[in-house]
Amino acid sequence: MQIGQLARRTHVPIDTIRYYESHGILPVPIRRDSGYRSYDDADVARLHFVRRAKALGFTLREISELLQLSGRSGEDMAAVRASAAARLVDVERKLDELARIRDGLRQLVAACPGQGGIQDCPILGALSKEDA
Amino acid sequence: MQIGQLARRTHVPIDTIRYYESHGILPVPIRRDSGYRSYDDADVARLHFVRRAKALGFTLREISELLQLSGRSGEDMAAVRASAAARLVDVERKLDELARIRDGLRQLVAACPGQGGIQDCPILGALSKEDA
DNA sequence: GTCTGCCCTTGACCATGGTCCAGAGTCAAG
DNA sequence: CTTGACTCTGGACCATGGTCAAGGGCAGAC
Repeated sequence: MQIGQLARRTHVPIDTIRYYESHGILPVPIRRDSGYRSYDDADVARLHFVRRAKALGFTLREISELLQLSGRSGEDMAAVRASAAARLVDVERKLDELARIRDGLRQLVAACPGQGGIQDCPILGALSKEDA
Repeated sequence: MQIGQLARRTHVPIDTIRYYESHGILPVPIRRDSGYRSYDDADVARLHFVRRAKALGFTLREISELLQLSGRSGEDMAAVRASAAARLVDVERKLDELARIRDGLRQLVAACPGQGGIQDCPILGALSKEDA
C-alpha cells in the first residue's frame, strides 16, 4: 500500500506520516523502484497505536519508546507497564493542578457582580495583588 | 526603576519582560535619555497580573485582552467576568477530558501483569487495536 | 581613565507537533 | 501520448512562550 492509502486508512495526514518517519516514530519503510514508500498492515497498526497513545496524552517521544519496546521480543513488559504508570501519575498530577485552577476561577467569577466600573472589578483586583 | 529591578521584584526574567512588550502584553514604557526603559509600580502590578493569570491557565493573548480592559475606564466589568467564565468552562472541559484519560490509563495499568513477553502485553495490544 | 555591571537591538534558536509549497518524477486510464 | 492523480525531496512556515548571543552603549565606583 502506498502512503495515500495508509493515510486514508488511519486518518493520519500524509505529511504527518512522513513527519513521524523523519522523527523516528515510524520505521523507515521499504521503497518501490519508483521511490514510493510501501506500507503494510503492521504500519496501519502502528499508526493506530500512535493515534490512541496521543489521545491518552503520551508525547511522541514516549510513543516512540513504546513502539521500540513493542518491536523487541523479550522480557520487557515491565518497562511498558512502568511507562503507562508514569503517565498515569503525570495525569493525576495535572488533574490536581487543574482542579485548583478551577477553584480559583470559580472564586473569581463568584466574586464578580458582572456590572459596574472596571476599577471595582474583583477579578482584576485579585490578579494584580502582590502575594502568591 | 529599570528593567533589572522590575525583573527582580516580579521574578520575571528581563528577556521575558521585553518579549511581553514586543508582543503587546505590556505597554511600551517611557525611556530615559540613555534609552533605558523606565518602569513604575503599575508595571509591577501588571507583571504580577500576568504571572497570576498565567498560573490560572490564561494564554498571553487572553491576558493581554484583560489588561487592555483593565486600562479602559467605563462599564466593562461584564467583559472581564465573561472572560473568566469562559476560562472556567474551558478548564472544566479539560478536567473531564483528563479524567477520561486517567480512567483509560488505569485500565491499561490494571490489565498488565508487568512481567512476561512483550507480545502478550495488554497495553500494547489495546493501543494497536483498530477501533475507537 | 577604566572597570564592572547594567542596558540596548537584532536576530537566531529551542521544543512541540505539525502543515504547506515548489519543482520534479511516477503511474494508470483513455 | 497525454492527462490527471499520486508521490518524491528539501526547506520554509505556523503557533506558543520564551531563551540566548553578539556587538555595542551607559553609569557609577575607584
